Amino acid sequence: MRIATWNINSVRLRLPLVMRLLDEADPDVLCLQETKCVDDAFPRNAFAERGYTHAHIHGMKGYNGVAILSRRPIEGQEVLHWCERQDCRHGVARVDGLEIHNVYVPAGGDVPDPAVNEKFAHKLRFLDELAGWWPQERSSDRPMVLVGDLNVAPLENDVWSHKQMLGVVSHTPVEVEKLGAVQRSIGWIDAMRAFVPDTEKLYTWWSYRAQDWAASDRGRRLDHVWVTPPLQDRLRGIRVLREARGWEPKPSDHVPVVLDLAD
DNA sequence: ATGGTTGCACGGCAA
Repeated sequence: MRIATWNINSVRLRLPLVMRLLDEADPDVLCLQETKCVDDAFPRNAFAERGYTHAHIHGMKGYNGVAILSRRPIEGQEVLHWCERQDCRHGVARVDGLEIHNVYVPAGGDVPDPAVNEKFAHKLRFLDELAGWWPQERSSDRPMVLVGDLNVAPLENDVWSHKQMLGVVSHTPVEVEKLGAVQRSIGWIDAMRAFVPDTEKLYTWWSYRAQDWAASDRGRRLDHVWVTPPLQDRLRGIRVLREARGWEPKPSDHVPVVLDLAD
């Protein structure tokens, strides 16, 4: 079973690039974040024509939005809400007995102080609620995959400069600690770091603001793939499609991550 | 130190 995740930053604008990913990576399941469109406007047919006839789509106008497209049947689906909002950040689909969570954590704005920046306060609260929910509602015995844009780069080599990023939203100690609490809550395994050692730089996002993203290479690992312990022995590989950051026209600022699990 | 870009939707916000 192959599962891909990608923050697509408008699924309609970038539909040709998504089709290219389907061609090149050939996933069984594709999880998208930041689809930025209401469900009626989602380009379902383009996916169905390629065999992705099963879909769990949960979007809103202009912002956020998550979608799970699958060529294997979706056996059950669910939408989760956090922070008393309905802002389309968490979809769940069960495929082949696996529970797949597709998550888009709030970015958190620019100022890493919850007292003056409501967006950062929202991000921290969102992570707190996730950390509390897992052990209450799910057992670590359940085979689950969590993918998505978690908007936190937790490890030193998940950013281009640990020292220079310590005060920058996405790598501040308070966020890293709260993401760690989510991960520890039911023992999620970081599948990307199971294949790439912590000593090696690993990024999934490069800002649009760099003159030359590849030359400066000031990336961050904001996108993640986690699995629960029952899936550990089924991990077969992870691929980060760095080259997709250069796909023309109009690349996303995030790149896809592809997980292979033994069936 | 600051400003740099993009998307949605058509002004200004979010990232």
